[in-house]
Amino acid sequence: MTSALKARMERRVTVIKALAHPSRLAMAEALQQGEMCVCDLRELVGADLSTVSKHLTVMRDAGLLMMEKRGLNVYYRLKCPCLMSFFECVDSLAAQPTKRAKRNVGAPASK
Amino acid sequence: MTSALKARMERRVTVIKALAHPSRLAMAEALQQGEMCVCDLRELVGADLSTVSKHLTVMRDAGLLMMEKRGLNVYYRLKCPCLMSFFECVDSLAAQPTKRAKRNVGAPASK
DNA sequence: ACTTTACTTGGCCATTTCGCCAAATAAACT
DNA sequence: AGTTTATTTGGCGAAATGGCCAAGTAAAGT
Repeated sequence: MTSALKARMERRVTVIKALAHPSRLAMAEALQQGEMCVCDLRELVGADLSTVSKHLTVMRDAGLLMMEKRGLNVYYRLKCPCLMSFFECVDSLAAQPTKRAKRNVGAPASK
Repeated sequence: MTSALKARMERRVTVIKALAHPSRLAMAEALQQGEMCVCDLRELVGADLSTVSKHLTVMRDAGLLMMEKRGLNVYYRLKCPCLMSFFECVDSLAAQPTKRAKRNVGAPASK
C-alpha cells in the first residue's frame, strides 16, 4: 500500500471508527433531527455520563459533530447531513443475513 | 436505549466495523473496480497473507463481500455498489481538519 | 463566597482487535 | 501418491477500545 493511499485510508477510518459503536451510532442518528444536549443523549443511550461524554469526544475529534456551550448545557449537532444516505446503505447490508454464523458463540440472550 | 434500537444499531455496527480499518477500506475501494483474488489484494495492502485473509473474513461475515473459489484462487467481490456514495460522505468529513489534535501523539512518520 | 447542575478528564481494568507465525486444507500438476 | 500453489485457521502477545468511578472545571443560582 503506497503511503498516499494509506494516509487517505487512515483519514477515512477515523471517521468510520467514530460511528462504529452502538451508542455513537444511535446518537448520530438522533442528531439528524437537530441538536441535543449531553444529558438528552445520555438518556437516549442509557450509559454513564462520562461514557457518553467520551463517545461524543470521539465523534467530535473525527469531525462528525460540532459542540456549543449555552449556559450549563453543551449542545451537539451533526456537521454533515450526508449520514442519512450512508445509513441507508449500511442498513441494506445489515438487513441481509450474514453468510457465516459466528463460531463458538451461543446466542447472547442476556446482554 | 430500547432493546429494539440497540439491536438495530448493533447490526449497523457490524457492517461499519468491517470497514473501520485502513487495509479493509483499501480493499473495499479496490473491489469497486471488480473482483480480485486474495493474492492481488495482498499485494495491494502489503500485509501477511494470513492477515489479509482474516480481514476478508471480517468483511464477508459482515455481508460486504462475496467469495468464489475458482481453481486455486479465491475471488472476492463487493455485494453492494452503494459504498461509493458512502465513501464520498466519509471523505467530505475526512477532508476537514479535525477540531482537536490528538493529545500526546506525535506524527507517526514511520509505520 | 458557597452550592448546584452539567459536563469533561484521568485512571484503571476487562474485552476486543491486530498481526505475525506455524500448521491445516484444498485444488492442480507430475 | 507426492508436490506445489493459494488460501484459511489456530494461537499468542501487543496494542487499542470501552466502561465505570472519582476528581476536576465551569456557568448559574443563593
